[in-house]
Amino acid sequence: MPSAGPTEGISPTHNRPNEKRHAAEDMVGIKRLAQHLDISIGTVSRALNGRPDVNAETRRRVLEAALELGYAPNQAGRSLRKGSTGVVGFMMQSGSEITGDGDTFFMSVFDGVQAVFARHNLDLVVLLCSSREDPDAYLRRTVARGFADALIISATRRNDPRIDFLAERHIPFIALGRSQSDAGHPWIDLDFEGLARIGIDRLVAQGHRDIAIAAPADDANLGHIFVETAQSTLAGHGLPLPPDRLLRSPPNEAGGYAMAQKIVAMSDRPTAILLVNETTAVGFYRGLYDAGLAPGRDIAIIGFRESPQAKFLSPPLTCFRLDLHALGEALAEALLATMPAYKEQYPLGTARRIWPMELVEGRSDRAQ
Amino acid sequence: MPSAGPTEGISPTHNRPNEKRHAAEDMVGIKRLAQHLDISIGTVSRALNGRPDVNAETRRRVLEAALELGYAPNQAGRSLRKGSTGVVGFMMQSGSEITGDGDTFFMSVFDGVQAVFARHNLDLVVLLCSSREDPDAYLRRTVARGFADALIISATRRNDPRIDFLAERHIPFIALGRSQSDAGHPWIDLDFEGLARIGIDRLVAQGHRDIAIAAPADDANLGHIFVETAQSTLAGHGLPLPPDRLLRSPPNEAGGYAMAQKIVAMSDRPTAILLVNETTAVGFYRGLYDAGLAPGRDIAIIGFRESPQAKFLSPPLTCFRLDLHALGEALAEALLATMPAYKEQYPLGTARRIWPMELVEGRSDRAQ
DNA sequence: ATTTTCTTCGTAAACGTTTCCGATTTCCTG
DNA sequence: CAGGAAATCGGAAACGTTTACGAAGAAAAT
Repeated sequence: MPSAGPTEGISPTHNRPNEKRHAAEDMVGIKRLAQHLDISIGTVSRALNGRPDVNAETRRRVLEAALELGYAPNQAGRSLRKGSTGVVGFMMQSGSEITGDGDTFFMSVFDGVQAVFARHNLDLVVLLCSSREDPDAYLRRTVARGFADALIISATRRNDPRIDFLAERHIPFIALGRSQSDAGHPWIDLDFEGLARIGIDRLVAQGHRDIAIAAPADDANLGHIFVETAQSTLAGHGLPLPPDRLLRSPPNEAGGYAMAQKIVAMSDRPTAILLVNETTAVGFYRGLYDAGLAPGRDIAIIGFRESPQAKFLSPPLTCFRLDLHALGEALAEALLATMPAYKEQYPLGTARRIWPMELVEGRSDRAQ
Repeated sequence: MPSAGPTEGISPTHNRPNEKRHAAEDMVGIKRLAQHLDISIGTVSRALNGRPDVNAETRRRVLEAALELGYAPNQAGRSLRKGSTGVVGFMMQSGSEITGDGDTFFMSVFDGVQAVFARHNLDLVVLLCSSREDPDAYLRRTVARGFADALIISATRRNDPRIDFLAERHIPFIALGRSQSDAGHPWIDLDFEGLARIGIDRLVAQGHRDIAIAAPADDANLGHIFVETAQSTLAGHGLPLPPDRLLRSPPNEAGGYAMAQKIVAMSDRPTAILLVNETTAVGFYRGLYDAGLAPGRDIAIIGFRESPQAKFLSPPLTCFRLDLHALGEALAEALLATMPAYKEQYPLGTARRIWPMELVEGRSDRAQ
């Protein structure tokens, strides 16, 4: 849109005698490597790519020289010719994350993904859509440019146009998070049903009859799943879920604080609460303390997820543990299974998995 | 709502059943766009790139058709020809971050960077070096492939080979964090001198005479700077820094907890502590509470940085605030100033900036 | 000894884009 | 109206890589 700088008028630096094309004139390409070895570039390429029709001794020399000269194939040339980039993009939005504590969450997932990709010379890059750009437009732009061979999308919304777009274009992709949009695509999602069921069951088993639940305020899909399961689980115990027991909050500390304030102000407080938003527990604790109430004693709390700070809350938070590294690995493998070049190695079919969680006992869900 | 579906009314009789080519056979390239408009591809390219020598009406038609067909220039072809990619990489390590709470820290910085890049059609991608790969090797590989035009490197070590490598190769880059390695390169770093000076001065002004400091345990450069400044500031007040008052910890909650335990066990405890590692405060608080001590009352605490949870600690943490969005913008602008294509627009010279922090008063550094 | 097969390598054509260089037309100037 | 400048466009050559194809020689088979 910023149609080219008009500084083109008179450029005094137009005739530089030793202007060597690009800034990186000393980049060593396959050409240099070939003439250094005095063989053709075709042979060099075949040697590097492990083609069978190249002499063993020649291959050895090529590999050695490549290492010595620090040669690595140019990304643009290679992917232009091959039609694939060897890059997989993980798309994230700047502001909203799947949970509040994006840091350790995504870092662990990334690490798992990379562990698998490393075996196939695939590279993972993170594509982050800025807060000023529409996620759908960002995705279309990225895809049209042919930047990556495949995509992992996160923060899936209940109705997510990205899914239809990618499926329509036959771009290999996998979603971290379910969606109403169903294109027969692979996805992996956290077990929010399990969370709701186990959490409610546990609180009921401890004698609670007035249980509140706290779900995200936005359009994320997990909210609906969580709420519905919690509701039906409560119903299974013959318990209702009155409207004022269903709280909504943004997935951060401030949201938790606000919720605590709301509960504190109630004339008849619930005796327990199940939080699905991450890091809300931190604010929730604080909100209780500020009102002179104590988590665990005055109101039982089960939170999500076992974050680094969970065990440093007072009392330690009872919450759910996820193996995020393994989740990343599963994500990568399921994605590879949809990519033509790797299908045979990962004959898995399209994955639709619910990723399990494990309850970690703290002391926030029972009186001390 | 993918704008304008694939209503290919134009060339319906293109039935090539077994024309395979690439997976994305229906990608619309400049060629298709050109023959759809019945003009040459050269003209289409010039029109899209804002070249002056193209008729206004022609340009309008081209832009319209490009939008309609969802055309976006192929990344590989474009960067192969231009010798530049339009992509800037932000390199991060999987495990170690500049601070413990990488999430909100980097997300804010990214958003600032992107705000500037968006004005120049530059894209930011995050390159994360997995925990299994050597950062220096990863960088070399990435550079050799010509993946990005410029780089932002973070988590700079005290002695960082990446800096010499990039400078030697004339790759435009900027470092987030100082280093002993000086290649006359641009960098921006947080004001750890200011943090040490203001923190110590404040604690001394409140009457403390026995002040401990807590620095990171790793090779990060900030540790040295922080420790030296703290030491000299203390000396300026005529106060020593005995070896047992200099604590080291990993930058996370557990590290803070361990430090608290160590301090609690001391026969003569310091009366105040200045923490430079992020999120250590959370664990530190907990460590004190577990020993029956209260932050602020029994030991004064000044922490770093004003993270989302800082104000939800009890008592709220006195700490330092950073404008990370602006830091990202500064980072981007300083980087652009080193890139040949943007030099004239950002005539800044090579930046070496210390990014200021502002003290936020909590109640953790004085008795209630 | 002749043919066949196998091994190894060089040649050249793509991939999609930008941009230099002319060619053609239009417009202005004298 | 001649002539030149300006406007507008098409043609074609790159960019670095992979790979189909074929050539040349060596080895094997007849």
